[in-house]
Amino acid sequence: MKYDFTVGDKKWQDRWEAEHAFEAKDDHTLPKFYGLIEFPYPSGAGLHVGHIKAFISMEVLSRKRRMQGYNVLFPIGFDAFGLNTENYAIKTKTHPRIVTDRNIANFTRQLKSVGYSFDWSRVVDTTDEDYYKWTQWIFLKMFEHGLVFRDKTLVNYCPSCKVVLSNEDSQGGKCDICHSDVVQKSKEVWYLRITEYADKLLSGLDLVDYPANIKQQQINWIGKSTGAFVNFELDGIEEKLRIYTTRPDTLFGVTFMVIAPEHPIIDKYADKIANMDEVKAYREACAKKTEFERTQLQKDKTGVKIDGLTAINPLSGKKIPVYIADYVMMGYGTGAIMAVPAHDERDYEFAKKFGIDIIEVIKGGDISKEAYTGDGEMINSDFLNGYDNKKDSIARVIEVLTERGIGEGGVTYKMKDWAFNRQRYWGEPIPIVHCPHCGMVPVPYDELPLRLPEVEDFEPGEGGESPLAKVESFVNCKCPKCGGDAKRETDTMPQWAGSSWYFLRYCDPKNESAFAGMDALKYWMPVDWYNGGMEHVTRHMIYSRFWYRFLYDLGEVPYIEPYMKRSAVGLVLGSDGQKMSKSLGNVVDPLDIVSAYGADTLRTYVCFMGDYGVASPWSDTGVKGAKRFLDRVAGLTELVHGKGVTPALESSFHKTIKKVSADIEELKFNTAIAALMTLLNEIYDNGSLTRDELLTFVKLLCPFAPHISEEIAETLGEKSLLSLAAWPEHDEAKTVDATVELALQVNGKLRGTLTVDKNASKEDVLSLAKADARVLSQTEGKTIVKEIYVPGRIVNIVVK
RNA sequence: GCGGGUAUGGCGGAAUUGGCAGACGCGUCGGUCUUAGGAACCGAUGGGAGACCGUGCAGGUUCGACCCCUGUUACCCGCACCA
Repeated sequence: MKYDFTVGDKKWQDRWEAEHAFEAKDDHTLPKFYGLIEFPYPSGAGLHVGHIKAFISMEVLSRKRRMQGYNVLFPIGFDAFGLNTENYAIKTKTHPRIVTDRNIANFTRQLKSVGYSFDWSRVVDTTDEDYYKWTQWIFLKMFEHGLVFRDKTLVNYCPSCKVVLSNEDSQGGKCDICHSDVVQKSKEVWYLRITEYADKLLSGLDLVDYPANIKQQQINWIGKSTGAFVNFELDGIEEKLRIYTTRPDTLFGVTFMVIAPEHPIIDKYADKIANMDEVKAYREACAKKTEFERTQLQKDKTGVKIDGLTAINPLSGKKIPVYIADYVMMGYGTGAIMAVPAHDERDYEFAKKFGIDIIEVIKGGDISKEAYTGDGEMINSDFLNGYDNKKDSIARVIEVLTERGIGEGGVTYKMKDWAFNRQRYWGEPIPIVHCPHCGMVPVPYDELPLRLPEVEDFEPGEGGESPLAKVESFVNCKCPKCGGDAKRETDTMPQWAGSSWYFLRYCDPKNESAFAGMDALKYWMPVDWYNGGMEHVTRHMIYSRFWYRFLYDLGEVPYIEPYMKRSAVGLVLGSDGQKMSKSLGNVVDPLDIVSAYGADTLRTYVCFMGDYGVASPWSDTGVKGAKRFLDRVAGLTELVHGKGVTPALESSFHKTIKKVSADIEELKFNTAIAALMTLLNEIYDNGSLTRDELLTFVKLLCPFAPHISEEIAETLGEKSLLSLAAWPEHDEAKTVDATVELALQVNGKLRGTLTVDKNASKEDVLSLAKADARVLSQTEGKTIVKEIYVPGRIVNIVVK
């Protein structure tokens, strides 16, 4: 048989759709499997080959699970709000709704042409008002529970996109969307209090099966540290200077204090500061730098001593100077530190530069040369002298600090609260009304969704305000609380909002009275397996775990963590080994492969190209190899004779069933396909196989290459869909060969092989081995000192 | 700087986790069939005439090391003056 993909692919795709083959069933008594892929952003560029690889793992697994009798939820949706669509809409003067609909239609057509077994009856579109109604609903619940607040701070602002970015969206000082330089701007913006969930997000990691590196990355991102808060008295000032330290044991070694340039205490006590001009100048110089630039210049410490502020060491009573320096960040801890130059490299460098005292409090280093950050015996530390630092002195200090009311133990996090806003059109409107009498008032739940108004002009305002601000009919409203004139919030939510809960909507996508019904949630949640890119490990995953955990605390979802298992997909690189990019001209369009070779070839090649979790380069000739393999599979139809079992192939079939089944579970698709290739070669060597064997073969192939597998099954007389047929089971006893080939070694060097009965005794094997000519030639005239026999593997004769 | 990872033929990658290194595929070479082949099929393919040598490099443990240990180099990915 020859398979014509130009006809067959469509034929089977149509039939799957007509028979609703891949739609999840409402029968909640069946064993379930919920496989999730990161839903795509429907860009105008269409499907990328990276999407193909990203989706193929859960595709293969879901197809196998269905054949194993599971009720499978393998959904697809579109994360369609976002700046790219909006910028395109502005450029082409087309409404983003139209652009989005067009792109989704295109993605849908393309995804279907690859034969993905998504449940198309549950498609979720984050820009659909029936969806974002619930995004707004969850936001209001957070507002209600004090997790939403507004704050005026320095924000990362992209002058090109005219939008405020979160820290996550502006890493390296570049805008995540357009890659222009981010500037610092003072603005009042919305925040979600994600830091309140820091500990829950940390402890939740113990309950889930993520790879160690992913867990580690999330742990680092949250960045919990334990230490102490200490309040330093300021000479002649009522207020105390509060600092955070992880090393309260070194308190007696404090010789100066440093505060961040933005620290509020400067303005508050400006009249006490003698050199205010100098301090101001320094502060302005720092403000001009972005946080990125500040960290880049970490080599050289700069700072200014504040004349007029003197701190008092709460334990020793010594007076110590206070500096302002940009190596201390306002955003971490309290924005102020106690400096212990003897035992901190940064403080040491600063102290050397400014000629400040260095007091050693831990023995073990040479502080005349460098800071000593190791452990040792405490010295020069009054009641701590003689203690081992860290071990018990930290606990002792915290005890004393607490007793005397000068401080207490505490924790801090690197993670900051989530800047939750965009001043753009194409996002979920934040459902809050600003009332001159009542303040911030939430839009009542029964008025959701708060729809995006129709506007003519999607351009953001010059002051960086949202296009919604120009729509008077939207802005002007009545306060839901007092009925007086009020103004609507005009910011929209960031793109991460819609993707923070989409996996819940899939469970019950048409529900009108809740984001999803509890029955459906109890059955489908948690997600059994979530596959996606490493770039989403610290943003999307942490955000969505936060939203989910919040809903759990409200009793709205049934399990404590949303994703039971997570795995990562590796990039598809260009054939030159570099990241695919238009400028390098190494981009592969998956639809070109589909039209030239068929969907099965694309799918099989992507599975076969390498380790799924690792980046691997594209190879055009490799694609042809996949095509050749599938053509050879089709050729098997010519070799079919009779039914039942071919004795010469039986063991190979059982081994292959075992291997393919196990490899799919570990996403080792390359070796699964290699095993099918090996079996194929054996069948060709054998010259024939039975109908039943070919059926088994195409069942194993079906998750990878479903169209051709269905077609072959049909030629064998199968009437129902192969995609829903029972997955083959192997018989362990039949995977064991009657004879085994052992490696023959002398002194660990390979000298040949030996074929023996699988049940042969140790004595028999050893005597056979010692009698072997190739062994004899090495052992002759020497003394055998050791004989090693590992059944099924190796014989090693050690001689002297 | 800190944390995590990787290193195997001409290429992508295998190796039951300490037991025949290079499965499978690509490429290459030779052949068959062809007017032709950049199609298909068959055969060979780590290096070396050979004894032997080969998993980034140098050691170590072991009967036996791609795998474990020590040191080292290169590259990749996170985080980065985090107090």
